Amino acid sequence: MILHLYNTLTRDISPFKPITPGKVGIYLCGATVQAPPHIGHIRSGINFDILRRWLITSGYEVTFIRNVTDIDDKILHNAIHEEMPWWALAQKYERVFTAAYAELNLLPPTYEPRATGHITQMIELISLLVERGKAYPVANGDVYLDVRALDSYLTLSGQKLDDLQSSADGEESIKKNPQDFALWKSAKPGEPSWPTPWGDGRPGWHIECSAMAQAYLGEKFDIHAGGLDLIFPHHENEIAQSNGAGYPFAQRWLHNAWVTTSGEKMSKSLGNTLRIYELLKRVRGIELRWYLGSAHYRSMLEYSPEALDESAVNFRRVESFLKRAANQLGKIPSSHIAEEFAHAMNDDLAVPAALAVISELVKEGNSALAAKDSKNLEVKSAQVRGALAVLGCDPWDDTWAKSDAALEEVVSGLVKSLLEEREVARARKDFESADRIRDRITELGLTLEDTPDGPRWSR
RNA sequence: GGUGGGAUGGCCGAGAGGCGAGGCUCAGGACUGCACAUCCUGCUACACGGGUUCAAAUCCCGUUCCCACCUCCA
Repeated sequence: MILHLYNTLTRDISPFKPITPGKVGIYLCGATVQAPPHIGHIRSGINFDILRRWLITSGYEVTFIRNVTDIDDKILHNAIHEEMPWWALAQKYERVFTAAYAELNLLPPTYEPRATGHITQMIELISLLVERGKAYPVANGDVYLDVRALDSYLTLSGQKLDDLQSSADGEESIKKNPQDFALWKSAKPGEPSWPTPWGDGRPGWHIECSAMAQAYLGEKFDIHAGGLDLIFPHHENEIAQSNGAGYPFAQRWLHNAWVTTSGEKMSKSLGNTLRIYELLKRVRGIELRWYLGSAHYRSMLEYSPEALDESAVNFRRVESFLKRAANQLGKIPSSHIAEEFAHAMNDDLAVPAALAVISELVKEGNSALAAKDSKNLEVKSAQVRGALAVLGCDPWDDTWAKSDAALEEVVSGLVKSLLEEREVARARKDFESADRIRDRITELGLTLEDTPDGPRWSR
């Protein structure tokens, strides 16, 4: 089975065929850097990081663009609130996002363009739209896209132009149609601006993605991804801008669903944001990533602390299997992709089904471990590790492994001497002393188990 | 009003006409000095009412409830 993916445009699952064989271009709408990330932002990043890793594992050469929108209304607003220049605020939060992405082992994008670095491309695109009669400047210096001049509009969200609730924005008088949206906004006092043929101003919300996608992926590319809420208006308007300029634009659209709490979407206005760094106090990064990646990307993920804890327990079972396998094999297992796992991933990235495959492999692997069947153990552990790598949760990945290797060695030595003492006690059937030593070790947060090969400890 | 997505066992969470996904919890068993870990067994669910079918969680009709989008949004 070859990779099948959903397409919001056609609302069905179909075989994925890249424009250029062996190569894939993906544009993911990244952050508007106006505030720290919450787990919803990161879930989106993780979902499409898994897509990217799976494509790479499948042999594709992937160009992955994730933009940074570093100029927009909210950034200007928050900059006043936080009493700093808008560009300082944008950079501050861009760094927080970058750190969070790195902490959760997202591969860095091939290129990560900023909106403010592509004003030239935006102006070129807007000029072309005006030339082609798809956009019009107005007296105050704004430039609007004329949605009724397009060959088609709202193909992605499946709505009808006349059914849209038109916003009461008071500016309607200067627009041809209430649904026309701003490509360019004229300069206001105290706000940043760039010179254009229509006067000084700054970009509208959607134009940056049309301009940057084209700059890095060309006029036609394979996949455009982002959150569900971007379907309308953001992606709809990107299509409008790029098609209006005569470019085919994205061939396939993928949208990830929400992280919700108590059945509701995480949103700033509701004030129930869950910040990454709060959750990292509760579980390790690799466990948070496992959790956020565990639901199907098009399904809502209902957040609760209990669900997060349960998921972490589930991950530790897999992880501890791999660690014990490495111990018995005397080396870290290599990575290999199991056929059933590939089948699940090829079915529109069916991660939940893939997790079921991992569970089975772990079960079989554990049995091989008990039976000292090294050959089988090697196969199963390689397949488990290969699966985890695709999910970005390989325990030996540098992101997670770097932490405290040096300290680990010291602790290991100390625990070892304690265990030797305990073995002496056990040998003379002094279980009271043996249990006392075990309790001490357990109290320190380590897990201890006696195996036929002697005691083993782990964190 | 328009558009889209949901409701699955104690809990989480897949599936989309027949063959009990998987995990967590709990109970029992094997192993163990005990415990942990591991393995085995058990806990037969699909919002409600009709219909189609040899067969429905899955298809059709209707109903209830929930959520999202309709120019701030991952």
